[in-house]
Amino acid sequence: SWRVTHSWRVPNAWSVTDAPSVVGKLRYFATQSKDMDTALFLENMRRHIKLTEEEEAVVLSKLRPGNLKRKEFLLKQGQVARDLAFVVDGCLRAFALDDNGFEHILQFAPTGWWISDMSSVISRRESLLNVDAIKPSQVLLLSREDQLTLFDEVPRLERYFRVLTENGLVSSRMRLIENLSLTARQRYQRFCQTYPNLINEIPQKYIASFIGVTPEFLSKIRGEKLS
Amino acid sequence: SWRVTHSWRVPNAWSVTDAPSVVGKLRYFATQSKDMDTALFLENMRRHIKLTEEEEAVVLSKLRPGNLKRKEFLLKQGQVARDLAFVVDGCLRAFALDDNGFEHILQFAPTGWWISDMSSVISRRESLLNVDAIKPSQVLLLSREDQLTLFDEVPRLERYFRVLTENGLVSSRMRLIENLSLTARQRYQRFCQTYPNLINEIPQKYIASFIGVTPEFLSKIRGEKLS
DNA sequence: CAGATTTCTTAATCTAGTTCATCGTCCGGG
DNA sequence: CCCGGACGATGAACTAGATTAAGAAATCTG
Repeated sequence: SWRVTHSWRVPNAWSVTDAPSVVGKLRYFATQSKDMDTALFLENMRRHIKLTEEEEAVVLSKLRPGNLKRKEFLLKQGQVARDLAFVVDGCLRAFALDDNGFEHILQFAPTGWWISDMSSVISRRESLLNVDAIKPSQVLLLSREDQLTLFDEVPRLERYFRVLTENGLVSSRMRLIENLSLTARQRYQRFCQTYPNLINEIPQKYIASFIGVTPEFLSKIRGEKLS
Repeated sequence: SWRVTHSWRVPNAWSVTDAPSVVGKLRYFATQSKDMDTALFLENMRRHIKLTEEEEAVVLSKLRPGNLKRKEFLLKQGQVARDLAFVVDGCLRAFALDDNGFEHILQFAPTGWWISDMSSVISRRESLLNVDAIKPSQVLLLSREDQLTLFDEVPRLERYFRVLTENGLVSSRMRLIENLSLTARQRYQRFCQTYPNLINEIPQKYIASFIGVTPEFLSKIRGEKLS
């Protein structure tokens, strides 16, 4: 059974380990790695808005790098989410736990995606979602506070996040429609089309949780397809 | 049965009737009515952002009033949605049709709410959603084109719509969680809590469609509660 | 007001998906 | 290298909710 052993309210907040401050050669690698991180982020942002170099520097100055081990949490329900996370490498997931302790995955965030509990970030209320790493991951964190400051300092940035939020809204709606109108089989097919990379990358039970069926039933579906 | 008689691709675009241009006393009422409309809208906008009078005037200049009869469509699937609609009076709904011709309601928009198919508006692709009036309604329309123009002319306005989009995202997520993790009974309870006004205002079958069950089953659920 | 149409209720039957239990397999850590 | 714990497959019993059908209320229309 994939029922989760409970006791979920965990008092201390962010489990993101601070970037290690080491010296010499390791330091060099760390720096290089951070440059690569921000390069991926900049490329992503430039696809939506054009900023001056100074403005980009201001934005970058607010991003804090972080590393996550497999199954390490970025956010646990009951906390107030303060940060948005841009995934530089790896894959995270956001999921809710229901009254019976079952997980329901709302979003996967592979490389190049933002993830967080927007609901909690915006309302500053306790999050209903958990976010953890499916595989070892690197992220760039931006606190809501810094984000709002940036909106004043670099007004065009507001557009970037508006677009991201709009896209999030679109895909969230899309999933709702599909959950209401498609059968489990169809939802699985759709998942295979939409995230062809993820299928062999992540455990099957996560996919089951995402499309809203039990792992047993997904296994049965997959069995049918082969015959 | 509430299966919908099909033939859904309808070529001509917006079924919003233009504001009638009449004279004399009727004209007076129409004008007064429009003032009241924009008053409600301004109140709503002022809750989020402060604009100068000039800026507010610019925004208002882009809003086109419209009237909808019961069951009249604001948007049919297959069209590209161009307008956002602010509901001044009445109640609209957004729904998708699945392959079997069943309706799935994604959103109700009573007085004071915005409604549209954001997905279509943003991507400029054919809408998957239909939007129609549950009861005779008055709306204020804002085209995406005008909206984007306004974002340049009145930059603070971007924040207003960002917040609205964020809120939409939050409630869309909320619904997804609830659809994945709650039973039909619990979803109905939740609906009663969330939209107490709507319960007696709109036909029951729409509520069934919103919470994702058949009208027959909702009827059964309601029967249980009384005993 | 009568007739037509849409909406709501009730009940019998059916099914997609769950639950529970068992077994083989695949890893990752000591 | 082995061992313990997760992961996936399979099957039998079960249930929430769908489907179908038919009648009762309510609502629209002239």
